[in-house]
Amino acid sequence: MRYSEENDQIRVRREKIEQYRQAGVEPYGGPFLPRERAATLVAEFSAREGTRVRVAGRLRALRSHGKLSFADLWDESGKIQLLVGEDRVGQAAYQLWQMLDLGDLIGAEGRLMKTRRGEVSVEVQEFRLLAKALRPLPDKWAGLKDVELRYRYRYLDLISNETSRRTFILRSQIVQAIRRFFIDRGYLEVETPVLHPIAGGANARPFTTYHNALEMPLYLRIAPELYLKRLLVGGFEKVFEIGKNFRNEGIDTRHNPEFTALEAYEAYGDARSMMELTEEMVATVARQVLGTETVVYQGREIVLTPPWPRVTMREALVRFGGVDPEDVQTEAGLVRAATARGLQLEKATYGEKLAELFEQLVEPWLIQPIFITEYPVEISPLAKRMPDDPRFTDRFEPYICGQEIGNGFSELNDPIDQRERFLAQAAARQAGDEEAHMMDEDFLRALEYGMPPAGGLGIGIDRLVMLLTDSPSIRDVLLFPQLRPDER
RNA sequence: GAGCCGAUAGCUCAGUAGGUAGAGCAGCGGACUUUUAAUCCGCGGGUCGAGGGUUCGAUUCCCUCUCGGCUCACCA
Repeated sequence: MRYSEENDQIRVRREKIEQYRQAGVEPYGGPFLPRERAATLVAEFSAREGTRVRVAGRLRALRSHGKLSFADLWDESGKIQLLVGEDRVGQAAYQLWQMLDLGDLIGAEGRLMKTRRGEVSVEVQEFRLLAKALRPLPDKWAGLKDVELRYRYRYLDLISNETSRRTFILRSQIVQAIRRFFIDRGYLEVETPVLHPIAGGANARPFTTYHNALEMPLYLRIAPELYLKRLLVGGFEKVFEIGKNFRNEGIDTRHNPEFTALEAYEAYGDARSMMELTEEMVATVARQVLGTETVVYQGREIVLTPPWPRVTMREALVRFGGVDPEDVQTEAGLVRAATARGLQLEKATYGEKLAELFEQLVEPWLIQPIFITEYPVEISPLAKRMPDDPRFTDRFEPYICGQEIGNGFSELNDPIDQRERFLAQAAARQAGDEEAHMMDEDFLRALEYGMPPAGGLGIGIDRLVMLLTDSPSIRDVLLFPQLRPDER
């Protein structure tokens, strides 16, 4: 798996470094500015033909014909061919040229021309070694297929696999489009702490760390929610944050211990205004980045165009799970429905059982975008209750391809109810639920000054990127996914 | 955390019914002034993931471990 430290190819390249230095050539030279992009020169050939151009990049292919050589030079934009002749650069320089290896980074200057076969090329007059590559690159044509190597040595993946390169370029464009979407709507982008004295805002186990000077333990945030809502108290009316959350949980195709989340809050809004924002945002981002609101994910066509249907969790159980409308209203009914399907409900209360049955029976069917609404209060400790039924909260989760891609609700701004919710969470914690929320007196104090009614939204950026780039694993959209160190 | 699958040259892979392994590309030497995965001739390169066991002999069979993938459980 690991490159051996001493193989023949590395040895030869090390020796060449010495030879270059003896010839007065610095093998790690530079700078090399100004320079032009390969793809631009190819695209603008007719206007640039015959002019002197400078390019820099990595040698990916060499075709030597004795005293004339061709090479493919790749930069971020793409490829351009170099034509290097002994008669054009001189004997001494040509000898140095012949010492170059695949993977070396070089700069070249010369006349832009077309070869007999019609390939746009730089007829090199001067070239400079900018960085000698000691290790051989993955095979140009077979590429780098081993997924472990692709994750562990992402730079090689980016060199070798165009689809990987494209995914991460798209990811950048997606995040940029999201940012623009919110800023265009008058949202203020903010940054709140990652180091939390109390880890709040989500049900999750945190990572712990320690601050030496303060002599106190700190948590890496599991969500920015409680800080963002303090900003609503402070008078900012529309805020959003894009940043990393950290959850001390398992790793699989949909989870990485650190992941990127978007959270947005709108004062005087509610769950409905946030649902509209969500569907509009996702469709807009897709349109701007991919040029379409219809995407294909793992062979299935997904139409992101708003509006997305809104179905309560109970309705969804009836409609998608085939559960009797009477049964979804009571705990006994839920148990009956589960038993009839050979399922067992392990949770304690009506609300928890409802969510449990929903996950088992309904989630896999939610392929096209849909909002599931009215979540049980037990599992929604920061959401406002439905005015007509205190068992439920005015909360929603957008589902696409059977996956939750986010979470939003009318924010609970009643400090007395919020304190009771925290107390219930504290009791669950006491009973051994390590993911239950911690009591946050400082946050309650903020609510006691008055927080405007508000809608809040959280979106898992990585999962959205997976959807928009047709990536089956979260690791495909993380440049450096979490791996165990390679001790082999 | 559990189950299943995988790890052979720098890369991509084949193979050994147990007798220490091959190909293509890459590399090295040579020929070659318009190639496009250039071509032609020749040549090296592997502790077959690690450790232990069985065996005259293990890359191959057995056990343990490491790393990775997938599925499940938990979660976004």
